[in-house]
Amino acid sequence: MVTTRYEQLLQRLRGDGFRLTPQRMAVLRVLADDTGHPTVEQVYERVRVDYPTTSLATIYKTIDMLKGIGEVLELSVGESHRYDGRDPRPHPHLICEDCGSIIDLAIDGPLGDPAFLSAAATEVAAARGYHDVMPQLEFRGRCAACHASALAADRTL
Amino acid sequence: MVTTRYEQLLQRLRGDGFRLTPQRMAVLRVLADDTGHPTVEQVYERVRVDYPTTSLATIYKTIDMLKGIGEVLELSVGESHRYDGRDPRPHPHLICEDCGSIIDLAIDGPLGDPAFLSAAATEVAAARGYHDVMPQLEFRGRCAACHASALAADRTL
DNA sequence: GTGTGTGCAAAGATTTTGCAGCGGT
DNA sequence: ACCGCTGCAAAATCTTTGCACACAC
Repeated sequence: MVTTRYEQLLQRLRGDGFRLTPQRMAVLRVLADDTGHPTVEQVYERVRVDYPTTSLATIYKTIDMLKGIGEVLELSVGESHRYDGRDPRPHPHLICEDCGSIIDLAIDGPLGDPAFLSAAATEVAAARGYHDVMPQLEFRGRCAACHASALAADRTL
Repeated sequence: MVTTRYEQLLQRLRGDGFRLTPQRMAVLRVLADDTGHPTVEQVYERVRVDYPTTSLATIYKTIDMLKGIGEVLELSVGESHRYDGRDPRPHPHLICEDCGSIIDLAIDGPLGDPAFLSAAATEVAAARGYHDVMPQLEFRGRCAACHASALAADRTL
């Protein structure tokens, strides 16, 4: 039986005693479906398609709640915050710091193995007395398109 | 011959044709010395001890410049940005998301080896056509002190 | 002397908060 | 019916920007 990520989130919230309002469910649907690592503003816009009265504050509150229970990852690119609600397990990201695009990486070797990273996190946590430690691996640079336009801009100067 | 990080930064800026104003040098000194991963505000306060007329905007501009040339790492903890100017090479950080403390980690195995992480970054960059890709490995959790006070707060409820 | 960097103050962007009323359980 | 959640608008942050002047080169 296949359980979608959306259903998984619904169950988690029900189990933890959170109320399932239409606004919340809409936010869950966006975060569960969107592979593009949306900003708060983007989630807001998509939720408003179905629920036009929803406020930005509600989006913030809902995402904060999901972050708090570990179902959504927050990534920072420059000044903007981006969210990954599709896979809460540790996986590497490839980030373009110019255009802000984020790609979920599947790479070979130990770095691509969630178990390996989690083991390292557990070890570090034990050694330092930390709790609930999650590993986060990011590769930050400039995508092909942004690199090309940066070069073009240079020539113009 | 021992070259301090501060002198290293001075040379880099001179070589790249940046002007060495007293304000800039003060910012460099703070970033080169401070092991505590300061915020912009903290850099500001420390610079103002010696140069009381320095403005916040100048701190922002200087740090942006240093980020741009890869001599300072930016880390996000919650809403606040923190800076590491002591070692621009990729090294793992242990972050407490409650109190915002950041520890530079020296760990065993491939994850603690800058060369290994850099090699992975180079590989990813080649595979995806990205440029100037830097790896960033973080372990995010809750330090012993914050964990203890979170438990205490729970009991109070 | 030239042009970059600085300081100030204002604007812009992002996120949080207070509170009255609605609605999920 | 209760209490958590929502929506609105205002407030609090945080960061950037425009411009005139200063000073590093």
